[in-house]
Amino acid sequence: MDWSETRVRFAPSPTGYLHIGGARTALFNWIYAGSRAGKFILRIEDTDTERSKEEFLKEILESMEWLGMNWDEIYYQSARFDIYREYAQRLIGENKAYEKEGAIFFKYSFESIEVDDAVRGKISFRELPKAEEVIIKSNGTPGYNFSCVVDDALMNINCVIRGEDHLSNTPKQILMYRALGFDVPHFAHLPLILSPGGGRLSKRFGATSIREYRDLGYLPQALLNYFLLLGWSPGSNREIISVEEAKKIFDINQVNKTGAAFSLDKLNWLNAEYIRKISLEEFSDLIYNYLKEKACLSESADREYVKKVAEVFQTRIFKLSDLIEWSGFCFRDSIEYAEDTKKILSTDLSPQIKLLIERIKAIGDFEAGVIEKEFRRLAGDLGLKAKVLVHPVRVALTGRRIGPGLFETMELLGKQKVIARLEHLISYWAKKQ
RNA sequence: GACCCCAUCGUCUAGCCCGGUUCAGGACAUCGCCCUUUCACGGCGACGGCGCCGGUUCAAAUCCGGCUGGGGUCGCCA
Repeated sequence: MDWSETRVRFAPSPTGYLHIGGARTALFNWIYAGSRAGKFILRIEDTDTERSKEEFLKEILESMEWLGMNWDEIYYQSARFDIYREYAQRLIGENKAYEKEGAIFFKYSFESIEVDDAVRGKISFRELPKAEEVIIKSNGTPGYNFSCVVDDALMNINCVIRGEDHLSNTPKQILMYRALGFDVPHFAHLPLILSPGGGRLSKRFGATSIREYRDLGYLPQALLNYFLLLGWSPGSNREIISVEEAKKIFDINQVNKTGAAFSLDKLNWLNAEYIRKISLEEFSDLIYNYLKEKACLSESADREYVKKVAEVFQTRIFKLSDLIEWSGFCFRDSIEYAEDTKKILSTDLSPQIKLLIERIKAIGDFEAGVIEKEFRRLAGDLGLKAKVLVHPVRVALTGRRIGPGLFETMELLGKQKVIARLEHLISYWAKKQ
């Protein structure tokens, strides 16, 4: 065993999904380990046999993998109950613990404890609320603080990086380390992530599990980058940073002390930045898989077609789920005109559209540049400004007032569909008469 | 209530440790202009902040104290 090696851990409890706060804690541990060529250990704290669920464990592991936070070792506390009991017995033998009502209690005296925290500096606790702590419950399972201390010591964790909500557990745990004769590790208590409003996370703030973010089409790189910005700054006015780069410059001592409110706006911006940054091929594959998973692709949509869709939407969405709404016209044949398009369709331009259809039919190479030329020529011939035709045509093709460039849209849909949708617009006007 | 933590634009932050170079820099959001067939992208610009009160000092966002405000913890949950 190399005692000088950096070893940190993330210790989730499978009593719920991996949420934002947990993922951020895991990330800082992972980055810290990476920054010092250390080991990142995953410890599943499944001591509460009632509340721990296989489903949650599976989800936590999947989310960790999806985020790319690979671990070097994994342990399950449920497999280590004997170890905790053994150490508890030892404390009883040394008269530092006693058995009562089937449980084992660790007793400690009120004494001033100083915690040297990497984020906050020295913190003194002058008194503790209790004088005893359950370390083995009457059902034989260990109490949190005890199993945590025993494991961190046995697993040679030398820096405990966790949320600030654990700060008040720390003096108690230090007392346990001392009682057991273990070295006390270094501590780093991360500021909490707050709800957008500033309060406690999860209460009245919908999306908190990592799975939900994946479902909404956020990229893992963007999520990771955003978490990094919550409580840490790469400096030099930088916002966009990969985990690889972060590992090179991360310093736990530079982590902020203040709780950070989660901002969906900023996450959306970052996600959009990452979407724009990746290659068209990569983005195309991403949305192909995503839309397929969401059953939003039409039968005929192949990878080539999706790539064209990708091209026109890459600079227009924040997250992949935006596509479900915005790219519907690419995969569905029936176009319904949105409510706010009525004004654009108020003038019947049937004769002009009929002419447009004729011109379109005559185009050999149905490509955006050519289409635009023909379109503008027709507008000129009719003595109309191009936009007079552009807007109703966009509504005819997409059902919406806003969308990608019209000529790219036409190329994307192909001559047949464009003509069919323009004819549908003419019949819409006819019916209105 | 007890114990503990924190405090720079609406939000995330740089600066604070090593006081003057800062009438506080960046980003998101918002608003405006340019580009333009719409939306977006891109470019340019605007708005907006050192919680309050004292102290130390020639000088404080930066150091000290108090106040106020926010947060966390007080389970045989983790």
